[in-house]
Amino acid sequence: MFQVKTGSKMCMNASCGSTSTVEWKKGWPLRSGALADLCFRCGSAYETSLFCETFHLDQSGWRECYLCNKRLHCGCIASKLVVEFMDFGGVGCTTCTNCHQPNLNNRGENPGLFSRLPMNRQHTNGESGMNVGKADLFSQPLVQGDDKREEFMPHRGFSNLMKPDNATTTGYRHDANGTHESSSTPSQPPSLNMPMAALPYSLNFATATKKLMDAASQSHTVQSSASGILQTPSKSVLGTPPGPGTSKSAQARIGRPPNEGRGRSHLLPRYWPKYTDKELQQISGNLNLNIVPLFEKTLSASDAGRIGRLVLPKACAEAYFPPISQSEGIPLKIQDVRGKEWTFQFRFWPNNNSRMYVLEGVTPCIQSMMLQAGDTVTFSRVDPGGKLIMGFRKAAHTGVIQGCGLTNGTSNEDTSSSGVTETPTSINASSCPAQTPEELKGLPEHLNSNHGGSSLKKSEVNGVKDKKRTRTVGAKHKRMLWRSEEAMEVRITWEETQDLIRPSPGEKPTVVVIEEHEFEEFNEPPVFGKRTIVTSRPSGEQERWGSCDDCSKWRRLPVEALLPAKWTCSDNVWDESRCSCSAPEESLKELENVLRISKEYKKRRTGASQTVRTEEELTGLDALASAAALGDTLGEEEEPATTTRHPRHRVGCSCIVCIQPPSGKGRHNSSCLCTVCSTVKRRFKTLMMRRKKKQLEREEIEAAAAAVVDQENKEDEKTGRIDLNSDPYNKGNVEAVGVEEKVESEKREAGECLGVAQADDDVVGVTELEGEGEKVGEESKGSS
DNA sequence: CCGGTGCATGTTCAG
DNA sequence: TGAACATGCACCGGT
Repeated sequence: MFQVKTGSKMCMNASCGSTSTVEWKKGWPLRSGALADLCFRCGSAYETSLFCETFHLDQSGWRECYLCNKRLHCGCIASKLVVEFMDFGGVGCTTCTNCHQPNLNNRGENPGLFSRLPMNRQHTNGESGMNVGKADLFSQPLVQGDDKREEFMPHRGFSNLMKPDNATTTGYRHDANGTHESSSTPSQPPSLNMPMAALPYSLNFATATKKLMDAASQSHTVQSSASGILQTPSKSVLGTPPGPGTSKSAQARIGRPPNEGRGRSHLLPRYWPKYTDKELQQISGNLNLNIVPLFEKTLSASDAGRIGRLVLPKACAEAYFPPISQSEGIPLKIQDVRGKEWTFQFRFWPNNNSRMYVLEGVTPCIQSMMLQAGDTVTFSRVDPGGKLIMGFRKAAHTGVIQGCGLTNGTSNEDTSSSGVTETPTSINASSCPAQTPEELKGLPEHLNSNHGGSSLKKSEVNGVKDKKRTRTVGAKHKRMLWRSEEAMEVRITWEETQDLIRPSPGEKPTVVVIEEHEFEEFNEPPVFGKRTIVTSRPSGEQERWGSCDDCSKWRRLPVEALLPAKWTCSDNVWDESRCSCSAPEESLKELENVLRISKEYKKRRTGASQTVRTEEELTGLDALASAAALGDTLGEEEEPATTTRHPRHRVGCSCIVCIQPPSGKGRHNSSCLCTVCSTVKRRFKTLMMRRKKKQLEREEIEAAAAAVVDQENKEDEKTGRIDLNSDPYNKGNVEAVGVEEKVESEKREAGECLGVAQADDDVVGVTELEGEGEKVGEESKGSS
């Protein structure tokens, strides 16, 4: 029944990739008696020139149903010129690939038979072929009266290679799980008043039939005009679920049930692709191609996580992606919005007698789109060609939509420009201040509230209560938080590293702009610079120190100096008196701090404290993070040391806290009267006074409590004690103010004496130090 | 030991 | 109540 051709044909099934070495077999029984070529490997039918005649099409575009011989036409002008029906193998009653409208008369009696849309089929130019999964070749539902069935069956003769995966489940393309009905009980061909069978990929026909019937029973009147698919469905069309179609303006993001695909109305509204009318107009206007929105999915934490698995809605996967019979699935090529083609593994897992479909290996793609949980990926198809396009829409905080191969986002104000698109979430976001993605990344809570709100709004729009999504996003916070922390560490390390990298000597950069970011390109690989140490003098002035590679002496450098990896005293162009190794080192006193910092740095770097993050590390990290967030240059390798104690302050801060050595313990003599020491002493004195006062207060309260007879008063007093214990500021505002005033006056005195106008810093320092202490305490509590 | 893979289980939602 | 889906987790192979 078939002949083998070893030919030079290329299998156009994107997932097959077989080229000239593949053997082609005549195997697909066509009405004319000719056999289409089948890829020996994947079973895809090669599109032959016989195709048109095989279909018995007349040149007007009319065709006859393979089974009932009724004439069918979708009404599309183009389809009169070229054969553009999505099925092949000799059955009608489907949808025009050009206009995606169903047959005008919906007179098909046998929807779905053999109907599979080749993903990249291009009838008009013949560049692509049929994309028919082998399972489908053998498991198409047997329809009553289909006398071609026997003609079809011999394809089993491909035996080992073309053997159906589940021979026992003839009529069913999937597994033997039994979850899908077998077509061994032939379905009575439904007559549905909706587009059917134009199933790009599909179908478990029997299941589809059932669901289509279900859908039909929902009295969905589907728009079947000859207008393009991108035309907005009438409100009434979408009216079934309260939401998408009923939303307000043409600007609103409307969820549209895909105009094709198995039981499109059966897909949950949350998966309906949502575009504004203007977006759709823009898409259709900007491209000569037909963009067919298929479905979309909001990324869950696991979708966006590092596992790289994107869970696909079952119905969507089965409706729009190639059928797979093996759990391993098939590689599936999808183009992203930038035109880059990705290959994902489209596969499934058996799950509770069902299947769970996933796209594997999506992490690079997700990352390249900078997507995170809560964002939405959209799947569309380009026709003709059937190429799958993966777009995305950021969650409310960005409101950017991209997809369909272009930046098709349209502002809700300005639809002519790409940009922020009005989304249900962005509508909702009006109550939320605009936040950059960076902010949100770093602040999961924001995302929480934001997204929580957004999902609610979206749910409203969809008419679906989507608590699950909200919960999911909430649940992922831990993970996201953790990841952001991790990312922060990575970033810091990276930035530190960046700062150590120096251009190769003599190299001049070529500046290139990539995505609005300027990059310096060098022909020679970078070299690592020399680590230096930055210190602050009591006056607040900063200086950098570097050690000579020859004599190891430390030399004072300008703070902006960047040393090459190999640096010696002779390279010290900043200090002529110390540009030789024979020159003496700086005074021991000044070097002491440098050496100590260097030592501490090494200690940290060697991971001596890796097991437990000490306060210093935490604050150091915080300082870096803070600095990074504030846009500080992070290159000061030792800046964490100089500001370690006081992360909120920036480099150069001369407040009492920042100018202290990181250890916090003085190297100053106890009799020292410098600013630091005097302030520390003063603060200590104040602290002791406050403590004493609190103690007195507590005693008074206890005494009073004992004296009070009334039980209620007693309890009140108890509460008071508890409050005082837990938050000494809570009740003692008056006292605290008093203390503060006292401190202020003392400071004024000190400032006058010392001539240092740092009272403000001091106040901040005191406050923040205490705050810091609490914070560290909390953190350590949390970590424990 | 770590990361990937495959499956199991818990939760949510729709019929 | 069952299907769908999100995610946890055990197992396994590679380093």
